[in-house]
Amino acid sequence: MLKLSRKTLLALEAVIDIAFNARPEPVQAKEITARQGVPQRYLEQVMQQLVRAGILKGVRGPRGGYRLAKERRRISVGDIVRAAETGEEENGEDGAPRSELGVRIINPIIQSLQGEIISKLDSITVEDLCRQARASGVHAGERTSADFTI
Amino acid sequence: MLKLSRKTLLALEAVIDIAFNARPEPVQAKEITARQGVPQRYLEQVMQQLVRAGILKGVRGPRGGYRLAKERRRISVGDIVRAAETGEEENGEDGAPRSELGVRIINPIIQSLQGEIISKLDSITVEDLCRQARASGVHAGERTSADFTI
DNA sequence: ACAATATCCCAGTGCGGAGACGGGGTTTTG
DNA sequence: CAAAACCCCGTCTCCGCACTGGGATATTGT
Repeated sequence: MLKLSRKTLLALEAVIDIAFNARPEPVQAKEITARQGVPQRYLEQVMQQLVRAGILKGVRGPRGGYRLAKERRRISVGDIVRAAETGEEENGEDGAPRSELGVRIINPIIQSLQGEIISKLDSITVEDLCRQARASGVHAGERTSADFTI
Repeated sequence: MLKLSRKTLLALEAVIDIAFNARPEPVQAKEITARQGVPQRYLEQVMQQLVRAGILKGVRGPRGGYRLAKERRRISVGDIVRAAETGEEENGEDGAPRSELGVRIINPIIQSLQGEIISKLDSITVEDLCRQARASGVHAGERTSADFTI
């Protein structure tokens, strides 16, 4: 029904992760793959799409990683979803060959519903999500504690 | 984003078609495939799902076909979508393996959004769509006119 | 009774895309 | 200069969706 691909979910988690575990140094891909159970190589591709979309900024070299390309409040969930889903094209032929009923009745309804969804996603910013995460007591930087267990 | 499979679109068109072109005799599958450009054999499967879901009623034998199993106002778009999408399983593992952020923040948002969509789809009945079609001047029974062309 | 017509049922096939893998290239730090 | 990270691109493998096929069952008309 509301189908968000795994890639999109990953993108969302990654961006929020970076925003939430904000430090002076950038966040590395392997930290994220550690927190989620994802192949590093696959996550990198997703990160690339986010970089090209102007959501993340990649920092190369040792001690490199990713950081947000703009303020938390200026990144919406819709932005991330769109970024993750570009490159997953549509042929232009959307779905059915279409009878008159399809074109005149069904299409408009789906279109308007889709519009509602998008504007809803656009109204949620990463800042909102961070505040929410902090409020519901998600503990940040589970990595820092792991650093000192021998 | 809002992904409705071709099968679901077909189901919607078929049900509205039957409701809109209502006559004493049931509507046959081949009439529907004529109005839309779909293989008959494929449409039959979709019709079966709708029959099993209690939305359509199949009438066998010559002069048979399909009719609505209940009143137009008691069938919602949500019913049809659900009927068309059952049998298109989910493994139980929904999408990502999930970090804490995924489970506590992202999942709830998607869930509530999904709920909104469903309740929106449930609030639209086939009767609404028929009224709308008549209002926007979709000409009914394009078959009846074809009946008399030689 | 029998043939024709249409729905029912239970599969099998093929293509395309998402997820995942791997080989390298480029930039930065020490 | 070597190590560590990001960057880039081609390829492979499953799996779901759209589609097809062979019959079984019910109903109508003659």
